[in-house]
Amino acid sequence: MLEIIAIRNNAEEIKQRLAVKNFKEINLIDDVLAVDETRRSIQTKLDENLSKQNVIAKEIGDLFKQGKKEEADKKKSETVSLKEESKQFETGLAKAEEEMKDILVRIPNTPHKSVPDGKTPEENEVVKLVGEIPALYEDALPHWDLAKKYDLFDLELGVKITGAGFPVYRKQGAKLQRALISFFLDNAIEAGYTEIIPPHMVNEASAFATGQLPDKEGQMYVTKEEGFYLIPTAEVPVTNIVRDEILETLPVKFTAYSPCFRREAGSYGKDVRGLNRVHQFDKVEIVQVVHPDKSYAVLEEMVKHVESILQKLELPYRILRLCGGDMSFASALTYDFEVFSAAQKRWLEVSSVSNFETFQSNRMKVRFRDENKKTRLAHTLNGSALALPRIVASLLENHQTADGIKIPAALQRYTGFEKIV
RNA sequence: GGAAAGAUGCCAGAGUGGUUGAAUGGAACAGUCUCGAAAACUGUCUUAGUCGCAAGGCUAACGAGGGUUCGAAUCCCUCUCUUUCCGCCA
Repeated sequence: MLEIIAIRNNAEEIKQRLAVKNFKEINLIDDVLAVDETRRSIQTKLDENLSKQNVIAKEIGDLFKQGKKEEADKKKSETVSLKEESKQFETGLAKAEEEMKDILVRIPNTPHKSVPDGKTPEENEVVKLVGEIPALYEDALPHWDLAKKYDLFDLELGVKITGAGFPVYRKQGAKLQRALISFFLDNAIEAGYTEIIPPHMVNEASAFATGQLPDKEGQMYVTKEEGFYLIPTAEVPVTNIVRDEILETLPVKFTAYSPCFRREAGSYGKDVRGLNRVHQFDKVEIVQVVHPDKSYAVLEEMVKHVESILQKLELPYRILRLCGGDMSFASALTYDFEVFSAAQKRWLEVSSVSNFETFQSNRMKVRFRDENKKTRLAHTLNGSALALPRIVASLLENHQTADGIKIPAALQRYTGFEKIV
């Protein structure tokens, strides 16, 4: 949610920047300004009225103390019209506030100046490409076939137990999951993040705070009785740790492993084969809450962190700076990481690292005290480090040999084996 | 699922209709003292909206939402949550 004060001060600039995101409803900016105007004028009138009422109440109190009952009773009548008026103002104010919020939640975050124009993923900017695409042997297999060959995971069995997109991992496949989670967490801890194990369901307030609600309601699973949402990413519970807080020390750095649940209705074909897209997957997330002056330096730091992991896994990867049209609603700048999946011969997204500036913190009221002891909104950032399924897909495909799948050296002490056979 | 108690500032904890935005203690911060530190002493110390160039003014908030009243942290209603006990269970 953009700050109303920022819109008030920079309406034109904000409109221009939203155009980069291909935001169509630019008129919402003027709408929200108009409502804000109304809101403030009502607020002023209401405050004046209440002030008058307070004065009279105090006078009546004094009269009673002096024993002047008749005079006090007489004064009571003076408040009648004030009270009625105040009631109307209060109703009007509540309505204006609600309207304002309704509009604000529909306006996306403004993109950073470095965000390229563009509407489709094809227009994302490739900022870096590292590693070589391995030359696979002749009968190299895509990961879903490798899974069968080595009995690593079973999607059909998941269908029986739950439904499509719920893989069952087995044997070395299961151990590999556990190894990757520990490996990712240890890397994050090494980089100064505090490990968290969060709840895997959140309430409505938390889902709203990080921006999953109201617009992405359909992407989440929800429990029938309580109305709890199964988390689509650990970002939601972890970022909500600092909701409504005034933080004494920055930065706050959290990392968390969690399963992630996504409904993702409406995808078909080769894009969803194997582990390319599933409804439940594992992910290690990193989250930072930082001083506004530092957030872009921190974003680069987080990018470096993700890079270092991919390098240790010996996977070819590229980094994309997302164009305006491909960015998420809440982000000001996003880097996507893709690894090359050698047998499928395509790039798979494995991480997304974003700076949200004050977009989330404004909703969540995450503040800190600045140099002048004034409270200010902090900047929030997060990134996947990393999401497992596509890493596994790429790991299996890229490192396959005629007599087994090699485990990267850095990962071997976690798996306990050097090769999947 | 049954029963009881409770929800006040960063924390503890007073306060049951009229200078209570809120006593007192602790923590924290600044200063005095000290070579330095501790102790002691002094001071500061909620957040948000709104008006104002500013100083500052006004308003709101004592779990949430309603109600009674000239006036509510204090009275009434509803809801939420917490704690304890019983039951069930990992």
